[in-house]
Amino acid sequence: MEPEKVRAPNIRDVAKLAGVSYQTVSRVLNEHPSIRDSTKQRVLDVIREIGYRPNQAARALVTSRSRTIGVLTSQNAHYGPTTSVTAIEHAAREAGYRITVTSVASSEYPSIKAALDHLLTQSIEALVVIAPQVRVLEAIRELQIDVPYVTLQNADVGGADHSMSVDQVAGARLATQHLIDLGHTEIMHISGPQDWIEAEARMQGYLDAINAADLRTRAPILGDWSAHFGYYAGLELLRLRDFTAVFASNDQMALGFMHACWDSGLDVPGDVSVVGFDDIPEAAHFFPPLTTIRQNFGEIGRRAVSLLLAELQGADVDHGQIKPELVVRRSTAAPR
Amino acid sequence: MEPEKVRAPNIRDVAKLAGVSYQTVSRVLNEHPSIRDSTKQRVLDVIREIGYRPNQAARALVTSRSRTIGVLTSQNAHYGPTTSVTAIEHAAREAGYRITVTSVASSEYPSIKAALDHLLTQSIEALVVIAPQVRVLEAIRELQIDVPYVTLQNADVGGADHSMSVDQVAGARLATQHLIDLGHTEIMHISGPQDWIEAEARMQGYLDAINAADLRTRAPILGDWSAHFGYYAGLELLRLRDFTAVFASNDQMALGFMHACWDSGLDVPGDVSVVGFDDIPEAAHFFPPLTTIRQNFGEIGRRAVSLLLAELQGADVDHGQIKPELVVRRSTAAPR
DNA sequence: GCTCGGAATGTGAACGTACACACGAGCAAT
DNA sequence: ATTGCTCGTGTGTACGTTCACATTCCGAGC
Repeated sequence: MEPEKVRAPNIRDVAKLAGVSYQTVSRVLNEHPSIRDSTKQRVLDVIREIGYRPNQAARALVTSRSRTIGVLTSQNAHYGPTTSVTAIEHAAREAGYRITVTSVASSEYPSIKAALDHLLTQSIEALVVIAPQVRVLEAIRELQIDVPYVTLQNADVGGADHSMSVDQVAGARLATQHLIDLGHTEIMHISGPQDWIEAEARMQGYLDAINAADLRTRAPILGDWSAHFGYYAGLELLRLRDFTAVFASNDQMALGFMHACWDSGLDVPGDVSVVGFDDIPEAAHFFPPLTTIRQNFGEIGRRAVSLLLAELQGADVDHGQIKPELVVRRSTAAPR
Repeated sequence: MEPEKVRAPNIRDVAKLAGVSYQTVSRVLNEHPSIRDSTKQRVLDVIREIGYRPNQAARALVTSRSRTIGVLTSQNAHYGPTTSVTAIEHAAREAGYRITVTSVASSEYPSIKAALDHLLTQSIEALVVIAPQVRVLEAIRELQIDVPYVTLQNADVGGADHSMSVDQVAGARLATQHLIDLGHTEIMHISGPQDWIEAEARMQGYLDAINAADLRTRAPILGDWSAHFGYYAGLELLRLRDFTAVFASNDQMALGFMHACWDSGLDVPGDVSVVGFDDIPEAAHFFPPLTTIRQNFGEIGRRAVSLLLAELQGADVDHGQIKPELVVRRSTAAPR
């Protein structure tokens, strides 16, 4: 015979057992200064003994503070976003917040709006947007989000700055310039999907560097971030082989492209130089180890949270950008 | 002059504007059957007009149902867990649930307990444990989790089955048997960290297959899942080179190991055969494309959720295992 | 016309907490 | 002794919703 649906202990149960009023218990929980040490101890003992846990719903209801940060992310398990989410969670928890993650099912507008709506009904106090599609920003503008938010892409939403990001344009410029410095003049770019903010920024950086060096501009290939795409695009591109270097918009596509090179009997970096973007942990062990652009995803996440928390306390804080870093490995060399 | 801290509209505001009682509004929200269509429409119009959103905290308080599923995951951004989380989120949302994710900072007991505690104070209705450390299960047992939960590792917690997983032992057996079938007799195993359930299971599968074939058992190398480890372990192992095949406990370590092979002037699979585990999307583009064990992380996540939801409705459901699958690519061949 | 009964709607709790305020005790200054 | 202040604690109420129950409406059947 098990006990019939025992109600979870509440603040009054604790109070009764400790021989104080419920308000005193509340004060203990909220670390009110003026409470006698002996009383506090007694209450804490009872709490531990009966396994009392404060009811967050009740708390949220009365304070109208959910202590929750919403995170909007994309469906796919990309290394960068994932790393950022983990960092966000960690930073948030340190500050006594929790996070609730929702991913957008597709880059279609209704799906984005639904996801955003889902977050907003949870009365989140702040929002981190990692889902890097252009349309997400439109949705944000339209839904008139009234909580502080930060996007992890540097994109103009119009008006105030709401981004906290690694400077993608600078990173792409760095990558391209590296190839130019090596002496390459025919440089291809394999880009990410057109509706991704990062893809566009990296493409922009590529074009900037190409133009600055007065080289021939070539139409970027629009990919989908996957190694598969890099591979098949590579097979196609290598039939012409009217270039000596490739800047891929992420490491996975670079990997796929290099795969296409071996399959075509080409040597990297002997015949073709390849640069990636992100510096995923595996990139150092690709064949050959990949020259790429490192960005600190964890740092971005942490900074985003501290920025939001500051904003929640009314402070005015600098949004800003983190500089990316070129990591030269073995996939790039001077052209033959 | 902005409006002073406008209170969000509540159910009574809607009621007043629609000319009905608040209870009627509540009924509309909860899709109560007996409500006149015209009334319902009127209420819905008002809701849309003033942008009313039900307050989840109040709802949770009175129903004592949070409609939240907790997810406990590990710190690192591994492909498998991440994919599962995304799938869980999706499945949960479909069912009107949200998820709240917490990651364990380390595999130390206090950190695990803290994370679990953090989830429990959020009055989650169910729990999915992805954090695959052995200690997590101890913590679960000890904290007497009183909500339905599922671990995404097949581990005996004792008592009822709470797992929903890909059969890791079978997968490892498959991988090892593949090497044995090719004619290898000296097979090394690079394992994951000792305190990870999956690492142990895969090691067990390896040992099973080795023993069944009556081959020499070799002490597995204990790694940390990273490509870096695979690389340095590889450099070390290859100095002796008293083996012809390696089964790595995940694809990343396999990659690192292969890197060590090139650096040592060895050919894969000519000199050494390599098998990985997981089939991450990049594995098909490693050099050479990696033979590995595929497991469907998304499916696992989805099934875990439907299992929990069924349990929440009092149904008794089969936990169970999914069979992994051997994917033969180019990194394995008969020994010379 | 009256009763009956289901459909449609309304009223009074209750959920568990935090905030505003009130109150008594103790102590210092007057 | 009185006042005034601080410290520690208790009392009432509100947060926004749902549940149980109460009430009204309206048409069918006698």
